[in-house]
Amino acid sequence: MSKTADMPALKHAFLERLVHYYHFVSDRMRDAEDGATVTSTEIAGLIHMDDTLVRKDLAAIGVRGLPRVGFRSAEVVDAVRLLLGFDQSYRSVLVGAGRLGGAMASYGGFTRYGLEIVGIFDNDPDKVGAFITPHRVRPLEELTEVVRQRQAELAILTVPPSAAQEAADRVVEAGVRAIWNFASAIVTTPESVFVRHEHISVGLAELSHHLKHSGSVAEG
Amino acid sequence: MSKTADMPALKHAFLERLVHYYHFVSDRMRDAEDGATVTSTEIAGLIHMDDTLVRKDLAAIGVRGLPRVGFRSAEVVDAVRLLLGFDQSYRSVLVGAGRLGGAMASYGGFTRYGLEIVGIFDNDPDKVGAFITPHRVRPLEELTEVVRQRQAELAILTVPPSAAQEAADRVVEAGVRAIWNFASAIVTTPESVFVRHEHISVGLAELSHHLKHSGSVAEG
DNA sequence: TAGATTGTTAATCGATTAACAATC
DNA sequence: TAGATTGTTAATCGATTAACAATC
Repeated sequence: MSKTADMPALKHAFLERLVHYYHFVSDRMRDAEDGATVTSTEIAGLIHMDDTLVRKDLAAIGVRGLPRVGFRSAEVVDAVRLLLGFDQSYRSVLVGAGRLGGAMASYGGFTRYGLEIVGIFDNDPDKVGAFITPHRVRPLEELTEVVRQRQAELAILTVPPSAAQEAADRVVEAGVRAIWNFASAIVTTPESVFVRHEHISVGLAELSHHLKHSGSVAEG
Repeated sequence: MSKTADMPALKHAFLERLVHYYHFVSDRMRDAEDGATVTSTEIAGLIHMDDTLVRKDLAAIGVRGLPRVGFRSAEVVDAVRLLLGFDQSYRSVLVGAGRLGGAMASYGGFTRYGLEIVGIFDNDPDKVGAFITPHRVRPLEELTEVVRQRQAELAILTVPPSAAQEAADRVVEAGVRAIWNFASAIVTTPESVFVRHEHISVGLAELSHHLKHSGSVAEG
């Protein structure tokens, strides 16, 4: 019933599961026929999770299954794409043309998720003017102009930690609504700007913790 | 009481909070005196969370506070470092010398977490021999030798999706105990090998979802 | 001492799982 | 039909929060 009613901040774990479903089902569809279906058990097997949860999740995003058959793959994929916003195109500016910035700028995979980079900026004169695939690195002074002209909604920050807050301030002032922060520094922004902080150290913590503590421990 | 007794797979959310504490407290310590303390409320303020949870978490990793004073910053930082394994050094090999691989190889921040890259590999003859900061890119054939000689425990995969499974197979065969997978493809490994899949698309999903659905919605 | 903060138990909340009826 | 799978309610589990006594 609820549809997309009010939609408060969806829980991270839920979104993560949806992304998993999306990848699993869309991968499967590649070498399958048009009306292909997938069962909740098949999806659940992927991540060692309970199939009931898969059905709950799919029900939550409005996908109805067919008893004895499963779920239409195309329907699953479309529903997730719609909910996550992968069906729309988002223009974004990238600040920080270092190695990571360059890697992200030239990574082609974002288009699959509707992300389009419309400008790359750096305040290092040595970098300004360089070409990164289809873009020329511009000076930060041109940021506001580009954000307004191209109506960019998102900013990707790939600057050093020390430059993160200033970069955040500038993109906020320029008018973006969300920030994808790859700098390993927490930035503060007005409430209205959504920040996703991609901290590499969380992943590393999990690995490091595992390596340290798995030595002689028997597997459950 | 439990100490570090059996220590099963710690919950992701818990580890993530610990990493937050670690960064917040160690940042604060930089411009503070030696015996500096921090209260659970101060830590909690950082992420808009309940201070009780902070105290629970710290108690769980064996840090005892001082009523009326708070927690000794150094003690907090040390306990987290110890639990997460940041106090130890882990040797790792990096497979895939593309842009992302290069960015990671030359990123100096990992040492803070005890990660040391001891070799970079690629099967593209055009890349083999190139220098990435202190390393020369080696052919994949040399992988096993390096892993054994340097006793590398971790492999970082920054290869294209299509090459991910093969790369995983090779590093597993060479003897690593964990994989940090940046390829946007799920890889399967023996149970004994721990895999952390860093899927960029989860972060993107959260942002994309926000951008799509936050238009006219009033903030809670 | 009075007051601030910890530590811990109990209460709540939400997410996951189990059970099973509904359905094609 | 018989059987497989969905959909949903109820039960469980675990994580978070509230309350408050213990403590320096």
